[in-house]
Amino acid sequence: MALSLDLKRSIWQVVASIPVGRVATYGQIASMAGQPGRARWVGRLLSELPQATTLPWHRVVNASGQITNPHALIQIQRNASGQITNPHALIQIQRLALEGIKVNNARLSLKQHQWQP
DNA sequence: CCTATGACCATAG
DNA sequence: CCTATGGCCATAG
Repeated sequence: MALSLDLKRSIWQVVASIPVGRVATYGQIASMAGQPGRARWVGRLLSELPQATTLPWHRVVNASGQITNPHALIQIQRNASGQITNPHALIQIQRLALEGIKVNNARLSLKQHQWQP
């Protein structure tokens, strides 16, 4: 079944409504958008977001509370002068930290932070 | 049509 | 905690 723009919009809407300081899982978002079983598709949709998006994609993790966004897992690299070579390193972890969510080894506590409407 | 590939998930050991 | 397994489902070739 081809996926319409409407279905994409319903996913985006749910992601946009995750409160600050809370997180949601891929499967949770799919279900809340009325599309249970499409967790993988949620991940792909987020991977296609423009870099300048205002959508809080950093509040989405997998069912184990782990960050699986490869861009967020890039290690910080520095040149000989000590300057960061890769500005995109650890974006997701940094944004979550700003919202008061601790991440250790790419893992956070769903028990404490999962969004439960 | 078939296979391969994911920012996934639940379960079993 | 970890790995392995089978299922999931849209897309790409």
